[in-house]
Amino acid sequence: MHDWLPTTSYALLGLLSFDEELTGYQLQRRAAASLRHFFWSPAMSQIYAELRRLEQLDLVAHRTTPGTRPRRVFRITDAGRQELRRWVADGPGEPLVLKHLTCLRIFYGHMADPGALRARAIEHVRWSEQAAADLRRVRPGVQERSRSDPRWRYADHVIEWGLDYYAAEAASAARLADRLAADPDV
Amino acid sequence: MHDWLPTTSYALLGLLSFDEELTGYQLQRRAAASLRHFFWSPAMSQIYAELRRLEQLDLVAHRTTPGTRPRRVFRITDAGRQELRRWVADGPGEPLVLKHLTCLRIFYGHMADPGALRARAIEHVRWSEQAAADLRRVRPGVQERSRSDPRWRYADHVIEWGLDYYAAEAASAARLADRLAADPDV
DNA sequence: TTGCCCATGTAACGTGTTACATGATTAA
DNA sequence: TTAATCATGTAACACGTTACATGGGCAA
Repeated sequence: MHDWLPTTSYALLGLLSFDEELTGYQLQRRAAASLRHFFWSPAMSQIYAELRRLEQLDLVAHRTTPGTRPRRVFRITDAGRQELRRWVADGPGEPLVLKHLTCLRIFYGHMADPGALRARAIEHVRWSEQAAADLRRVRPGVQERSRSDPRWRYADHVIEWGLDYYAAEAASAARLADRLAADPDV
Repeated sequence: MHDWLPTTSYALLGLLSFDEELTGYQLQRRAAASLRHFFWSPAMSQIYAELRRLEQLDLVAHRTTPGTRPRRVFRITDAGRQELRRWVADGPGEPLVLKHLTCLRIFYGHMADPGALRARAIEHVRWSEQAAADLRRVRPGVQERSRSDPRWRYADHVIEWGLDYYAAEAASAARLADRLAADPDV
């Protein structure tokens, strides 16, 4: 059995797995609108590099649209669908990888002014609330889409997860800020 | 004003900010024992590369221990402490970056068998519970240390945050698994 | 006609992992 | 004495971002 591709490849394959033809630019916007909230927001240059790789492996294909302004639109191939299915079911990787800068700063809190530290925690609360607000904003569009295409129901489940997640994140950051304020030793 | 270093540099500086002298190997183990839970678990090779960089900038210094088996032990310099303080208070970066592979797989759930998908979610619940269990295991050591050195109290606050966090993660993954099971369309 | 969005890239750089290599000390 | 752990690295590769470059279409 052949090896796994980088996760980034599967993220892109997945965006194409709804059987739309998309340009590199559109793929970047889709990723920035949806995947960003829980996984990834790639640079344009990486998208194009990935598409080249995927095309070389025959997992995607492209055609050039007719008209005065030709664009390269990409679609997933049967081999691409098969590889994506294989990855969703059996692919490798840690379930979750976290880079929590706020926690890192607080971990080294003895190197900071207590007030500034608490401000960082409160900033984190607001940041989490903003992330939840973003999700609430995009949700109606996903729900609308999922009525005509049941494949999009999974996206809605993930959005609901995200609302849970960012609410919990805001709450635990708020508790942390309170503990910092209450701790007489810090 | 000069520019910021990569976050990795500050993570290492921070490990040295408790004024112990540590070898590269010990730094790696410290990171793997503590920072791993919320931020980072670097390869040995990266530790040594970072230490070279930090030493060149005079943010850390090393001496070679006497004895039959010389080891290079690193300590933070005054300039290093100052730079770390600057970063904790004013450094840049997203408060939190997430790579949630489980969500990515579920987002593309139309490419999978529903049972396999739900199994992934349940696996995620167990993974989160394990992460919380790891934190509970290391906590007594941190609390012990923080009794003699109040700087370690921040670490304990972060552990308490982590227990919150992984409990919430397990709960929201469990709710997601339930929603997947209850959804007649998927 | 000016400026913004669409669309497509290249080049350089920085970060980070994996594989490889070496050898000393210590515990079973 | 054998294996695990301690300790230190190098080299090659993979991943990802930033900066740069280009030009068409469209709306104010």
